[in-house]
Amino acid sequence: MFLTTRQQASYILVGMQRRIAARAETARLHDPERTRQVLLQAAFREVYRSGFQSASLDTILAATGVTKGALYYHFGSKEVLGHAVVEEVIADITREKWLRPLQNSTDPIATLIAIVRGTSFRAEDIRYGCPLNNLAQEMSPLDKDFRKRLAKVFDDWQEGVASALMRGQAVGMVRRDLNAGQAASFLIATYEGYTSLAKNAQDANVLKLGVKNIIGWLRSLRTTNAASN
Amino acid sequence: MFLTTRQQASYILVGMQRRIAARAETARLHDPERTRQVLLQAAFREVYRSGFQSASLDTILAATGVTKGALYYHFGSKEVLGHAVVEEVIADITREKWLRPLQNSTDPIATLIAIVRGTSFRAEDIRYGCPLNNLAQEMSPLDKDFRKRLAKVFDDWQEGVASALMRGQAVGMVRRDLNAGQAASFLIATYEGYTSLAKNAQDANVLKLGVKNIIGWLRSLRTTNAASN
Amino acid sequence: MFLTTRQQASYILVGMQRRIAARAETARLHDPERTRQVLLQAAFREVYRSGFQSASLDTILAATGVTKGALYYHFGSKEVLGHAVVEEVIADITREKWLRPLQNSTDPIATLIAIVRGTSFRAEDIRYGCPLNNLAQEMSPLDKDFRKRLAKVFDDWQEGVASALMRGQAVGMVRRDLNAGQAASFLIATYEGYTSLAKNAQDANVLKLGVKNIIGWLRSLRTTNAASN
Amino acid sequence: MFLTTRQQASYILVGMQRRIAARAETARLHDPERTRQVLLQAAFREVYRSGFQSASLDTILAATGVTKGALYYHFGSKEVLGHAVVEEVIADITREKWLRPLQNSTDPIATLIAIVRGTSFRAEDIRYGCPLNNLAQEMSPLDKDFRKRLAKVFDDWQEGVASALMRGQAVGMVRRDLNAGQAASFLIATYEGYTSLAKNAQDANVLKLGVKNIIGWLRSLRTTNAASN
DNA sequence: ACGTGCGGGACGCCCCGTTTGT
DNA sequence: ACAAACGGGGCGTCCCGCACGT
Repeated sequence: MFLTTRQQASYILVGMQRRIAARAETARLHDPERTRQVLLQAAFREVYRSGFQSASLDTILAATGVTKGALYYHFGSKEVLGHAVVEEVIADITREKWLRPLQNSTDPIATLIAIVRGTSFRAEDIRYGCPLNNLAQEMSPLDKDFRKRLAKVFDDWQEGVASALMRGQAVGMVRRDLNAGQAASFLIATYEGYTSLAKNAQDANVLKLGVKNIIGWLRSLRTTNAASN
Repeated sequence: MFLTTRQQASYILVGMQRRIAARAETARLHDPERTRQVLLQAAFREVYRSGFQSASLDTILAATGVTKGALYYHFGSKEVLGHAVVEEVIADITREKWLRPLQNSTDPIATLIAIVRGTSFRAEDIRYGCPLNNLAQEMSPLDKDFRKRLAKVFDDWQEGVASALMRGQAVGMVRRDLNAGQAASFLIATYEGYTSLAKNAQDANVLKLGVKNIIGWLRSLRTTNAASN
Repeated sequence: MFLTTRQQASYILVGMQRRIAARAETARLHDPERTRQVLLQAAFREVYRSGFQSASLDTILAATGVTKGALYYHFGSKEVLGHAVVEEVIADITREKWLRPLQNSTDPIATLIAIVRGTSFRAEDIRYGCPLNNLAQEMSPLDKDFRKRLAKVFDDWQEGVASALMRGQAVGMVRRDLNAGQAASFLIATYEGYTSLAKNAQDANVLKLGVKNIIGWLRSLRTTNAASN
Repeated sequence: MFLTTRQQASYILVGMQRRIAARAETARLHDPERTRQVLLQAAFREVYRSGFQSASLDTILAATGVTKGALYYHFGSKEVLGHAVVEEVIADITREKWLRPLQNSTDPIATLIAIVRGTSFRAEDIRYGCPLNNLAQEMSPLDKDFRKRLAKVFDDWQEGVASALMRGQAVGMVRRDLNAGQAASFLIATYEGYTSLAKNAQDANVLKLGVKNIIGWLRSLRTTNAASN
């Protein structure tokens, strides 16, 4: 879902590589904000792959060339680093992929279909699944602070979809006999559910089938006289 | 889903407590099969709560009163213990809650509705979610041996639902214009998706809404002249 | 030195293989003495390769198919097993290779030269060196009971060489201006010294050179009118 | 041999004790090089007494008051620590006792005799033998990295003796009909051989006799008109 | 303010030599 | 003679602070 477009993933990696390279050339000039971002991206990557609890700070450090002291200067603890990953990296991905397109959209159904259709089927994305859901499944039951931040991302997500649908209803493009909130919730649940199944089966076809079903369902939300997509 | 009935969960805990108590009284009589089961149940519980990687063998040992040597005797490593949890405990729960009822069923839709309706809304079950899905999300990308075993549970589950639906089609109770395999897959994805959302939101109402939607969808699979449920 | 002849080493291995094979065929017939011998040989091998402290009882057990209980029935502890290896296996090898030939010898110098010349240069024997010396270097400082048993093997060895030389002196074949005890001691020290150097260099040529030097020295012990060898 | 002078051994121990005491007084100021040296000396001592495989990191830690984190910071593993013991402590001892005196010597035979005569007969040194040889006998067959480092020490040792003898030959103090390399090898083999025998017998007299024999042999290497020593 | 070097301990899992109940 | 259980270490890794430069 967050991995919906390959550009995104590429962007992350390219950006990181560039930063590390830059770092290697320019020695260590004091650029606190950049150090912070480098750490955040590396932390996101490590957490995405290993989960938060099993993520190793040493791995993050080794990937960035930053020292332990610097990490603890910017983030007081592993937990704080994890929170920042949620609030900055993961929330940002969700915004870029879902909320922004929907905000500017005049046809929410078409936009949602486009977003869902843009789901990445890259092997790595299938393998590791959805970073938001991964972290939520792992940490929500264990840490209230994590849960709060993760729940906010989910809520914003659902809220963004729901209000787009409502705007669609207002202009007559979306069926009025629809609880927008419930529909948004269903969309997210099904989307995450198929992502999980595909991850476990390690099979992109599972996700492709899911996407097809979801798109079919999205189409059924249009008013009958609306243009098909 | 596995947490479908509170009886099940209670049974496990009660059983375990009883065994520990018995153990404390009767000193250590050689009962390898019981020792094995005690370890498996405690391991299931610890893995369910903390995830596999963060599960601590020492915690399991402390919870059971079993010694390190005994654990090492029955399970050669943490990984082997984890595999056994999947193959014996988790697979067993799935069988009891889904496959057995479906096998003896003459009305698969009614049975599926009953199963879904039986979903547990206990706070703890909401909090920790589905043990099968938890473990799959955590370990599938990291360990092929885990993935194989978890995929088998998922496959059996899906297969059990699909073949029940097909039997329903054969006797005219289920709509013939239905791909049974895809329907089973959709059911599982949506069920797991809602379970995840509820876990993140820590809110039983999310799951209740999901169950309602799923039941509605299940009803729509009946042939029109079939009795409603 | 003990590894002086390849027959010996082969004998051990062949014997062991045969026993294991026999064991596999005949199921486990109760033959306590054979079980004891099988354990002794496997223990010798494992101790020879890993040292006593690092030798694993489980490895010995796995190599023999014997159970732990049986081992503890025959040998009350790892230490006792080690003692038996010294007293039975290692002492026996020394007797066969050095003492028996010397006892029946009419020309001790010739016999000693033959023994030394028979030194094995097999890669494995170079690699692991002399089992008696290995064990003595490891255990003598740590365990008095080991030391006593190992010292006895060394003493018997030295005594055997010395008394052979004295018999040679009595019949005029060996120079009378020779302290037989000191000569025996020198022989053993130099022999073990070269074996150690070769083991460390992992180079058979080091040992070959040593053997050549030792043989030269042995020849110098003859009375001038004695036949050369 | 490395244990040739009691001063050396005493120095080590005294130095260590002093450091620990100092440490206790002065709290823990960051002095990484000292920490490293403290660990190396304690590791040397523990390995000398117990062998490498049986050496316990916890024992080393307890002896030094250093924590596991500090050890892990300086040495990434037990193996790396062992390698450093060989390359720094043991190689250093060899250099101090054999190579440096020989380098500055104008009369190599006299210097070698002095070195050999300086052999320590302290009970502890007899008991535990030669640290270089101990480690080589234990680890050479098992670990290539150890062997490489140990072989280098042996090679430097032999090379140092051989080139000193050759310089003696050049100035006419040492018999020209002598293969210097073989003579060095013989010296080392015999020296180590007697050290081993003495260790097994736990008897300083064995070593004293060996030293006497070796000195006699060294004298025989002089040219006949050279001054005796 | 920003960053670093060094060190601190608590666990983590595994393996080992032994004993107990049958 | 054996299966089962015992419990003490073994090494490695982890997350985290001090005390100090710049």
